[in-house]
Formats: sequence, C-alpha cells, structure tokens
Amino acid sequence: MTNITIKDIAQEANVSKTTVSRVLNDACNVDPETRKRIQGIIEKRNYSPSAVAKSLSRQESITIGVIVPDISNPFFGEALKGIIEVINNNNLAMILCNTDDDAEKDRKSLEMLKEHRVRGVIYTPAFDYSSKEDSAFFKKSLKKIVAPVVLLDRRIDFLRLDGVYFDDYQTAYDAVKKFIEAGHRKIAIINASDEKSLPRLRHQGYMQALLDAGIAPDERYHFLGDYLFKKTYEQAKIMLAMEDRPTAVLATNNTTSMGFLKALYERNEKIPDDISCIGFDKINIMDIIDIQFNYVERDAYIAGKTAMELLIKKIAFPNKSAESIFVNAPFIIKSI
Amino acid sequence: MTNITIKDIAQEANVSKTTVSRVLNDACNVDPETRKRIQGIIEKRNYSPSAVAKSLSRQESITIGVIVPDISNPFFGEALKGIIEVINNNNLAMILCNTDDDAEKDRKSLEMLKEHRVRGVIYTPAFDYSSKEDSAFFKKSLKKIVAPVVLLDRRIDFLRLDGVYFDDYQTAYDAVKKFIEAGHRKIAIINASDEKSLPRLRHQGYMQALLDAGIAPDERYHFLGDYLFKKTYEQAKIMLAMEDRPTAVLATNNTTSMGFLKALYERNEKIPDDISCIGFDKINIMDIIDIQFNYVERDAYIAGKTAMELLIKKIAFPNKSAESIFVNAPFIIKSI
DNA sequence: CTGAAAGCGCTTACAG
DNA sequence: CTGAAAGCGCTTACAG
Repeated sequence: MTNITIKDIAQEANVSKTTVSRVLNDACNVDPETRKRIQGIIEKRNYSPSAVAKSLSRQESITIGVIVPDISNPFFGEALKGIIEVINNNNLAMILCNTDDDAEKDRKSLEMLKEHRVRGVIYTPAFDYSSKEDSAFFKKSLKKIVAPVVLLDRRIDFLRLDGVYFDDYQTAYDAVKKFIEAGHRKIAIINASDEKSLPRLRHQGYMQALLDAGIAPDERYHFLGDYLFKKTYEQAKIMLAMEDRPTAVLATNNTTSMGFLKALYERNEKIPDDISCIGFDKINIMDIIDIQFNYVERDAYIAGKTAMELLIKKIAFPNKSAESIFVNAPFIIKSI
Repeated sequence: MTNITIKDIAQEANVSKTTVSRVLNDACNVDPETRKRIQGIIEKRNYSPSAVAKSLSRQESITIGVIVPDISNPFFGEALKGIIEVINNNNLAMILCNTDDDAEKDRKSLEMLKEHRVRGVIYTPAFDYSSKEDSAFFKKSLKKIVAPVVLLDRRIDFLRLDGVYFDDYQTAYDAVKKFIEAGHRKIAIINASDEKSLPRLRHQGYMQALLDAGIAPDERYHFLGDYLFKKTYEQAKIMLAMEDRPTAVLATNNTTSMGFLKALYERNEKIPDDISCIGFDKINIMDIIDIQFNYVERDAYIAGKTAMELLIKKIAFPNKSAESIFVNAPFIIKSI
C-alpha cells in the first residue's frame, strides 16, 4: 500500500520519467497523443506527485509558515481566514504554528519553519525582543529563515521587515480623545506591559491624548494586564473597586474587554450607565444583542489578506525594500 | 544566501555525512569528542537540517493535515488549539486547510494533503457524501490518502473511519425534552439540511423527543438554515413573524444562535422573556454579561485534542480497528 | 518531441 | 566508531 511514483507511471506508459514530469508540469513540448495517454494512466492509477520530492528537487517549497500567538482568539481566526484565502489562490500550503505568547514556542516555531524550508512567513511574534539578549537570540533564529517574513499586527522595531499593522498609537490617542470630548477626565487603560512595542504604543497614545488635553495622567489608572482573560479580569476588579475610580476605560483587546465586562457585570453594573468603555476589536454578539459596546473595528481578515498579499509580492521580488502597511480601523461608537 | 547542508557540515568537520546524520539524530554510536565537535560546528554555522529531504529519504513526513470548514468559527479555533497542542508535543507540524463548506475546496484540500504525504489527517468534511455519485468521487479522493484519517465532529456513514464526535442525536433529544418539561409544546428547530448526517441526526433527535412526549411534530416549525449567519437570521425572522409562532427554539450551532438572536433583538424581544432558546455551543461573552442564554457546551478544545491523540494512536498502530469517541456535552441552562 | 543522467539533501543498510 | 554508496521521487540542463 505504498505510494505510486513517477517511475510507475513512466513504465506503464513506456516513456521516460522526464516525459511524465513534463505532463505533470504542463510543459508544452510533449506529443499530444502521448500526453493524453499519460494523463489517462495518471488518472486511472490515482497518482499524485509528491510535493516533498518536488520541493527537494526544485529547491523551493510550496509552503508558507504562519505563526500566531492564539489561534482560538477570533481576531487571529479572522486573520487566518484572510491569509488562507490568498494562499489557496496561489496554490500554496500553510503550515500553522501557535505560540501561546510563549518565547520558547516562538523560537521553536521559527526553527520548525526553517526546517520545512517554507517559502515565506507571516509572523505575529510572541515577543518584540527589545532587550539586548533577546534581540541577539532572536536575530539568530530569524536569520536562519532564508525566506521573506511579513509581520502581522506586532512590530519588531530593530529589524526592517515588511509588515501589516493597525495604527496602535493613533487609535489609543483617538479613543482617549473621544472620552475627553464626551466629558470624561478620569480615564483608565487596561493594557499589557510596556515592555512590548504594541502595548507601549497604545500606552503612549493614551498618555499623549491626556497631555494634549491638559489632563495629568494618573498612574493609578494605568492597569497592567496581558491581553488574556484572567489577568485583565482581576485588574478590572481592582479598578472598579477603587475609591476614586475612573469613569471611562480603554480596553486594549477583545479579551481584555471581556475581562473588564465580567468584573463590571459581577458588580451588577453596566456599560455605559455605570462606566464608559471603548474596546479594541469587536465582539461579535455585542452588536446583535445591542449592548452599547463601543469598539475599534480592526478588520483582521483584511489585515491577514493584506499581509499574505505582501508576502506574495516579496516572494516574487525578494529585493523589494521593506514596507509597512497600515490598515484602517474605524471606531464604532454606540454611547460614550 | 543558500541553505547550508549536511555536506557543508561534514566537510568542515572532516567527517562523512553519515556521521553528521548520526549526530543530528542522536544515534549512540558516535565518538563523544567527534559529536561535540560536530555539534559545535552545527551551532556555529546555524545549520538546521531540511525536513523536506528528511521526509523524502525516510519515506515518511512529519506533517499532519487538518481540514476544517470555517477557521474563523471559534468552535474550530478551539478545536485547532487542542489539535496543535498534541501536534507540538509529538514534534509534528500542521498543514491547515479551510473549506468554507465547499465540496470543491474539500476535494482540493484532500488532494493537497495527499501530495504533501502527510502522516495523518484530522478531517471535518464539508460534505457527508451520502449521494451515490458523491460517495464514489469522495472515496476516490480519500483513498489516495494513504495515511490514517480521524473525523472530527462530522460523520461519514459509509466508511469505517476513526472519529471524535458529540452525540448529536441525543443532545437534540435532551434539549427538546427540557423544553417539554418546562411546559413548551410549540418547539422549533433551526437546523441545516437533512442531506448531511450531522443535521439529520439533530433533526431525528428533535423529532423523537416530540413523539416520545406525544406531541405531533409540526413541519412549520422545522427551519432550514445552513449553520451560517445570514440564512439562519432570515429563517429566524420568518419564524418570529409567524401567526402561531413557537415558544421555544433549538438553534443548532453558535452561528445559528447568533442569527436567531439578531432577528429576535431586532423585534425588541428578548430571551427568555419572549421566547425560549437552547443553542448548540457557547458564545463566550454571554455568560459574562449574564444574558440568560442556554446552551450545550460542546468543548471543541477537548474534541480536537482527543481527535489528535486518536490519530497519534492510529499512526502508531495502523491496524487498530476504527473507533468512535463521543465527547460529553453538558447543558448549561440559565432559564428556560 | 524524447530520454539518460545528474542532482536536490537527507537516511540507511552494509562493510570495515 | 566511521564511511562509501545507494536510494527516496522528483526536476532540469543537455544531447539528440
């Protein structure tokens, strides 16, 4: 029950492997009769050529590596949908890695993709590798990958890579500005640690908007989560129990919004009556059941699709200089 | 900027490729000194062996193929998380395909996985291929795959394959029973077409529960969606506008629940006050904002993990007879 | 239009 | 403990 090979087909057709190969690859220089005969045999024997052997001999695989931190987060689910669509249209295959935002899994994934000699990589790094040791270590891992890399959603500052992002600084800035315009002064942010560039940008945007409005940022209103449910929920609980608590909250991703909402509803409080909120990312059901949930609609599908298209371009033109594409992310404001 | 090969390492270390290969594969019969020296060179040169070449020479790849119908549905997001965890633990890689429930993409995915000579496949078929032509066609596609296949969530009746499922018949039966016990008599189901085995089982369970309670099933309460948002929303709109409309609704997946809820809320009606509902699958935010949404908690993460573990077992023991594993799915009832 | 031969980068009996 | 050689299943100049 072993696989049929090109040799079997060649023998049965009384031709050389070269000729069969030509038929497989739609080369023009094959006698039409012969071609038809060979195709018949391929069909009859249910033969499909080995992508593995093809990759080896061509010195070029047809797989794209994709690394995401959390495949069960709908944001990445949507992104993957965009990515896979472009992959299919280009007759490529996707090798998927999930890192759980863990540096070790991140490294392993990079290594694995390297071993698979992927044609290119779409990469949402678990880290931004901004510390010296990290960056040296990371550069080494990444250097191994000969193929082009397109970053998705998260930057790596010290490398000039292609990437598709949302404007995190500006979005946070604009969100806070909206709060201020609506009369809020005590504005909190539930964010991840500033050590990574994505939360850092969001924090900076938040700060600047306050400063520009002449409001002194209150460090007590700066909450450190990790973009995961458990910790952001706990931070939100602390926040909501404060004596002098904020009147508006910027939740910096979908999971953070959920953590916040859980803490809020547990106190029998509601948005927007008891506190104002703007979240990054939509939460599907919210619009449907008309909870007044304000959010920034970051279209991950478009981002993923754009990233993959950029990668295709980069594969075609490896010397193309690195570019960063920013995807527009409109605010959906119900009641602030 | 080409890849370093085993030959380069061998030359630099003044040994044969065989010896380097032994070091790479942790074979015991290598002089410790030599081993250390070779490892040093591998490290220094940043060499990583080609999985492609390895697969070809070993006649055995280290990739697992996974086919899902909708990667952006959290159900499959969770399932993939379970699958990928087991894949990582076994040092395998995942090739992911998304079919959008389209038969042609389904076929293409199978073909692609075959070409990649995957070690095994986790498969949620777009079809159940119950018609004669379909099944012949499908058997041919599937026969090409020499590797073991484990079905996930959706059965294919005419083939004895391993699989991990939820008990769709029983769940639908129990849900309807709960409605009846709560006093409902006019009970609707929003389901997909009976042509596929999964919705068929659900419909059968629904029917039987009614019959067992002495209630004559009312065909007007049987709504045909497709497990996607748009159509189920439209079906729900029709249902809610009926003269003699049902008092309870069984929504047969998460997206169907959303379609139903949208139609309901658009009428300024609510669950459970205006109509009762039980949905298949949780919708994350619902518990948090304490909407009284009843559901069957199908743990896709566990299902995915179980399926992948079964596949590992099948890869290890190819002659193992096919087994079906059913994952328990408890009801979460808030108010019926 | 066709084929023999070398090569892609590994592994694996086999011999020493 | 080590290596030469054949082989995995394709592709690709090259020659005819």
